[in-house]
Amino acid sequence: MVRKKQGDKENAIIEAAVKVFSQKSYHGSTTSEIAKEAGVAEGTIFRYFRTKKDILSKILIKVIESYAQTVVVDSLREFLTNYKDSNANEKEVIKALLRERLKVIEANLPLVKILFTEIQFHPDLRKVWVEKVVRPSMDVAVAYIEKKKKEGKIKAEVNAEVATRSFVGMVFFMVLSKLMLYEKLDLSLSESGELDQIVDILFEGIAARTIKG
Amino acid sequence: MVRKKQGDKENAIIEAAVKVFSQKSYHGSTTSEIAKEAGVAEGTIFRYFRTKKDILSKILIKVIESYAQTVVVDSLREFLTNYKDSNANEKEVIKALLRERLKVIEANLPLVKILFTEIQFHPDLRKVWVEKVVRPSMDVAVAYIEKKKKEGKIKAEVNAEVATRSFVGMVFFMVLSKLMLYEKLDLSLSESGELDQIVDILFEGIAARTIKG
Amino acid sequence: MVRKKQGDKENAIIEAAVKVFSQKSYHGSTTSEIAKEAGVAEGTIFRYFRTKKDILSKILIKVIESYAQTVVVDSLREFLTNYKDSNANEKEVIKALLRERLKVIEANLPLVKILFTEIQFHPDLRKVWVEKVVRPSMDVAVAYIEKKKKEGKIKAEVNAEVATRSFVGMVFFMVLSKLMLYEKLDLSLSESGELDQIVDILFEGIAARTIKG
Amino acid sequence: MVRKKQGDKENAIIEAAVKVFSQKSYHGSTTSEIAKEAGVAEGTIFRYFRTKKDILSKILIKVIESYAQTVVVDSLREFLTNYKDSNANEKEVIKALLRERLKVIEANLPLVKILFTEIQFHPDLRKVWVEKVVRPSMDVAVAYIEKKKKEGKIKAEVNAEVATRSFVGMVFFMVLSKLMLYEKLDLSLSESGELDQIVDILFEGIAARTIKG
DNA sequence: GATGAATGAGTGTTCATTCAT
DNA sequence: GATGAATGAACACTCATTCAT
Repeated sequence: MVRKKQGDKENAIIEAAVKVFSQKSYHGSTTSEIAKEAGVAEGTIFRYFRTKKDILSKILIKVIESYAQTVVVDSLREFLTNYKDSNANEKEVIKALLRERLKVIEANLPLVKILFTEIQFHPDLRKVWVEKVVRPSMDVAVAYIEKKKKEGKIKAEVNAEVATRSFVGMVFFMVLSKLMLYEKLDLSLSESGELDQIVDILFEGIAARTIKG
Repeated sequence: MVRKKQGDKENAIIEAAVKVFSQKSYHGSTTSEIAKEAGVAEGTIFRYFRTKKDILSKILIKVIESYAQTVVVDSLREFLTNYKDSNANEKEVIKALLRERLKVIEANLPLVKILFTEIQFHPDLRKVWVEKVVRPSMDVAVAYIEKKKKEGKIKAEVNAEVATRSFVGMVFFMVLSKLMLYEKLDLSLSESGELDQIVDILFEGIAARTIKG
Repeated sequence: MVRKKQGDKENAIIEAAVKVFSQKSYHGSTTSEIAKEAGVAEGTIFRYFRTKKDILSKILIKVIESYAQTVVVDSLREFLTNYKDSNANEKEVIKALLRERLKVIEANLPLVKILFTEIQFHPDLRKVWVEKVVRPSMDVAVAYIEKKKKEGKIKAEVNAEVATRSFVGMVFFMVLSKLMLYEKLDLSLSESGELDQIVDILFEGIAARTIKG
Repeated sequence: MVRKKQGDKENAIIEAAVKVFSQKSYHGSTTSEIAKEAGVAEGTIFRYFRTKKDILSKILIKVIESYAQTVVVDSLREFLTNYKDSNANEKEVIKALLRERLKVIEANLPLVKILFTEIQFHPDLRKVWVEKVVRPSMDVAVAYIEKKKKEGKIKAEVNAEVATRSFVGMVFFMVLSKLMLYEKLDLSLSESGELDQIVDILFEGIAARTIKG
């Protein structure tokens, strides 16, 4: 029922839809709920979006494009930049990268929830996500790891794809756990020590260094 | 459309619902679709389940109880049993455990998908899941890790909860990736080398052992 | 609001739709009006008809098929049969034919109204009408007239198609006038003297026979 | 989408509405379609017409008044005028009259279509049509025929009303057939030989003059 | 017990009409 | 005057649920 300042109806609807979709899922939400939440009449929604599905698509395309930009293009640059600070080692680079990335995720938690839920049920949107974000990200990550393997910083026997997916899984699940267990993300992930611990595990594992090596 | 043998209607409905829910989400599915898939009349559904929601609840309660049994109770026993084969080291125990666990997951992929999707939107079911599975599992895992820390097999500085969640995250995401990227899980996860690699990363990390140690 | 005996819901809906469509036109009618008129719930309509348009199509296809049978096939037979009563002259045959045809039209006036109104706006239905009724009827009529021309009963200079259309137009317009002017067709067309007069005009015209011949 | 010259908005809207109504029927048309067709904003329509129905009313009232003038008043004068060319016989007068009338109809085919369609569903408009056009026209026609009967030019037994309606029906149906069968009226009716044939049938009928008379 | 026809509240969507600019 | 964004009642259609058979 929040009155938005004029001209921004489309945004108000998008924001309302993000909120409602993330709470009730796409199919569990009603255009009338979205309208109420956006503070507009139900008919107004259809001046901005042809169908309900169109709202979802526009939301997800937006996220995907924003991710495609920040994750793929920008993180590449970041890698290279940090590289120049050559005394920062790989772990520190990854930690910094992760911290920054989690800030974005934290700021858009409902969007992330919608993304991971709805992508399962809308193959058209999943396709875009995979092509624009998953594959390019994986390429960047794999290239990075391969380079580090050549530099002797990462074990030669590590499979770059598996390592990448493991890392993303750790992070993703951390976010998911907090999201589902604590309902609200009171403890800021990006500032939690957990983040550092995850990267430590990724790099050094949990096993004690026995004298066996 | 599958005709079930007499008396098994409830099961036929459950199986049909699992299939349909996993493909279209709970709210995206229709009781008429479920009936058709189960080979029963729509009305029949409501002789076995008071409401549509009740089908979902019964499905998830079943999964949860099965998991509560196998994961929490049985895996504890397994830990202790393997323990006796004392020449099997920790990594091997975990790998065996994981392999066995993934077999179960693979056999119930649609159920897992429903679980992780719907639990977000049904707080009542989420509560049961967390209390019956998540917390007890975490307790077992943490206890195991703490013991191993005392035995000097796992680094003292490792946080048991974080390590557990990291591991679950790696595995969960592996499953998820295959599920979403390749649509069908042709490559058996439980037999893939990826599984071993994940456990290796968990225990030893990806970083090359420099002479720093 | 008329309660129909069980099993006949589809017919009740068709009848209700015929009534409502004929009073308000297809686009001016509401499925809820039709439901009310048929004495069923609105949802029931859609158990029998996929869409609102489907009701119209089924109605018109029914009329068209019934006309195709009675007008085209049966009237041909009637022509030939009456022919055998060879002392009945052409005018009497046509009058009898027309009288019988008008009875059918009178019994289905709302249907006729729907037919002539909606066929203008639904090209798919118009196509069926023209192909199944208009063209075959015209063929029969033209063949009849041509034969009569050869027999010296009809003027050689008469164009068969024009004559047919003129006759149909006279009759059609008579029906239309009564329909629109008197709202209800209290005076039975099929029994009115007007019918005979029309056929007289068709055959002998209105001009007085001057001695010019 | 046609931009109209300033000041002519009302006419632009009327013309657009005539086009759209004739293609989709009154209830099947949208004010937004009319606005687009007229090249004005949707709101503008409602500066010139209180309601959508008001557009239809104004269109039909216009037609009706124009017909009332041309058909009733002017054709009467024409009859009398032609009368003076006393060597033109009745058939020639009617043919000339019809030719001229059909030119008007051809130039306003969409209007005619709207008139005959919508008049069925709008009793208020039908009333005006009948009172201003149908009845007065009928009166003129009947008076003419009665006079011709007295002059011995038309058979005494002809019913003037029936004859008039028959004639109008022939013409009306000729127009309708072309309209519906050939979609576009490529062949000009007013110049087609069909017109003469119709008048010939009206006056002399189709029956061959046997020696029986 | 099993059925599936029937229901009607509820859904996404349309559209004539209003009104601030 | 003209606009077109905004409205919300009304629409065609869906679906979980009931119940007579």
